[in-house]
Amino acid sequence: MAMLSGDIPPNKTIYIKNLNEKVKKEELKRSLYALFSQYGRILDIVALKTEKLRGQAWVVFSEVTAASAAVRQMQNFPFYDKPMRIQYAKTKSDCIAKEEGTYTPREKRKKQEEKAEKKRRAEEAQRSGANAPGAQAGAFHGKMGAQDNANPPNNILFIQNLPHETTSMMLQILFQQYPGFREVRMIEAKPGIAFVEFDDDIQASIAMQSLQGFKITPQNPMSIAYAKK
DNA sequence: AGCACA
Repeated sequence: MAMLSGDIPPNKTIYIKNLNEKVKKEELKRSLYALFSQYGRILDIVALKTEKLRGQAWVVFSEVTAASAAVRQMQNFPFYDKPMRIQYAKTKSDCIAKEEGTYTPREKRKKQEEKAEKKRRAEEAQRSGANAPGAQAGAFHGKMGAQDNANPPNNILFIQNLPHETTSMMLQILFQQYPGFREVRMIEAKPGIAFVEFDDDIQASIAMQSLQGFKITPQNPMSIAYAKK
């Protein structure tokens, strides 16, 4: 019996195809990180723009369960106007093999790489965990008391502490997962902030709770408040 | 459609 997703056994790495080929590699990786870090810790994202490999990407999770959730829940998710097609990767990612100590370099590289790898490991240890939506509420405000001077609930959210590379498309991809999403507005002259509009305040508040503290990059937990009316 | 590790 053929399975729907192709008969590929579970893997910590997911293989995504039908990606929009116009998106630049760095933005693509950042958006994939933003979208998939909901499911678990991401160890690596590989995307190449070569003739053979454009339109595809590999997202490496630290746990198979995260990969499974991502395959199921993000199947056909509209990403830069194209539905993502997601499968498990056919082979183990190098970074997983390295973690397991079973990595054997393919022809070409040698000693110089090993040094680079040690550096990687050191960096890897620094990295924080998965984006657990809601779990890091207040990470930016520090104290819960910061809610005191919050604006009353309304249908427009005010987002702060975004990395400067954030695009409105990246935010759309994140926020459009929540019902009632209308649009993202960013201001050229003011990097790091954005407004996200929903149909009503209930829907806005659900998105706020879910994405509060969400990290587009590991260093930038976003801070979400109701906009001033 | 296409399974990589710059």
